[in-house]
Amino acid sequence: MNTSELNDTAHKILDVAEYYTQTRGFNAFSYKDIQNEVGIKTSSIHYYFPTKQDLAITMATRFNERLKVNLGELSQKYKSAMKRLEAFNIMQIDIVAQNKFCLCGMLASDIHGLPKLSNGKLDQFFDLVESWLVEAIKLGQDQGEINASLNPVNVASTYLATLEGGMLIARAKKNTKYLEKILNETLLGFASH
Amino acid sequence: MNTSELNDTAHKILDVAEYYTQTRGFNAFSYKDIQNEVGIKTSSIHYYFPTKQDLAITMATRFNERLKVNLGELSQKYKSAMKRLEAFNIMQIDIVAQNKFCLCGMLASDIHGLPKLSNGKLDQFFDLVESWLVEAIKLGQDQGEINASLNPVNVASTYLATLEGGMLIARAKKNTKYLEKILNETLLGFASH
DNA sequence: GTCTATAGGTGGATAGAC
DNA sequence: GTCTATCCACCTATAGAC
Repeated sequence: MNTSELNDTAHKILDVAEYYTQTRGFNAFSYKDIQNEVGIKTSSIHYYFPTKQDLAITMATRFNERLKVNLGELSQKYKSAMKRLEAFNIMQIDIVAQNKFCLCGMLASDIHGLPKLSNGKLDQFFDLVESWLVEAIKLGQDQGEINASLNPVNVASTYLATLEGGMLIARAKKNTKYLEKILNETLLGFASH
Repeated sequence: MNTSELNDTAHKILDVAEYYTQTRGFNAFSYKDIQNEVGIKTSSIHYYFPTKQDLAITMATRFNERLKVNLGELSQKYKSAMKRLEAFNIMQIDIVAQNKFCLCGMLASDIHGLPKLSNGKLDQFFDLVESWLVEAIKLGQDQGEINASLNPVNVASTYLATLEGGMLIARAKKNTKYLEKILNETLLGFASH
């Protein structure tokens, strides 16, 4: 599946759904909320997305597509591994600064009501970020910026967990600095000494 | 507020609410679900908890009370900091093994719909765990088990974030080992060398 | 594709008898 | 304290006209 074939209206619907999912949660907004934002009747939304689960799947698909592009751009832009990871951190901190949580993290917490989503899109998201982190860490080790004794895969999965948990707690505490501090501390721990 | 004065029925209601919150999410169960499990009509549940937010607050209060006791017992039982933290890890892994997520982590993800809960119970939970971790880490440093150069407060907050995120991802992946690996790796990183 | 209209269900919550 | 009965708002989803 590829979301590039969807038309403007479908994308507008997805934009609103994505925003509400990240700020409130997938079960905390309705087709009526989308109707109010997009200016289209709920019945027309069903034309594009027959069920709300279909909406969730397409939303996650588009999110992963865009993430892949964004991470690729970060890799292109920053040739220093540490600078690259710093930019990644800033990207995540910015999400919390907007009172949002990770889209897939939010969907993961609602996973019970989204059986069709469980095996696939969420794993894809986590794997995507993890492998990007692995690549950055390996690069940093080659460059001598990152401690060569660290296991890149282990570090990456732990880092991802720290990120998700840090976002969750920072959002609960309404304190962006909490995440900022944790992520910076973690990065510092990677440095070779 | 203290939940020790609540009667059996109130506790049964809280038991079911707690179970559903950890497995499904707070907005993914209804008073009718409780009715079916406890064998009491929904109107009677309202007698104990006038609104669902009241239920959330009491549930979080009781959870924090019990957590305080449980963590205190761990401290009593394990005089080695590393053994203590290992026991803590096992406790958390067991939660995910039951297809559950951290109660307060779940409530945190639903925080938008729980304004009365936001300032108070969740912070209390995170602070409780964090300060318990700080104490354990300091003990480990005194005992020489844990790297003395680590900042206990920084390490504790990062550890908490890793725990929450690890639980979230492990649950999404339906893979308890994911959390187990991350937590063990993190503990190893604490060791003095 | 978008609309009106509505079905069919479920949600939290309340009134009042016992 | 627990019940029956009920309200009303909201939800997802569908039928069918345009």
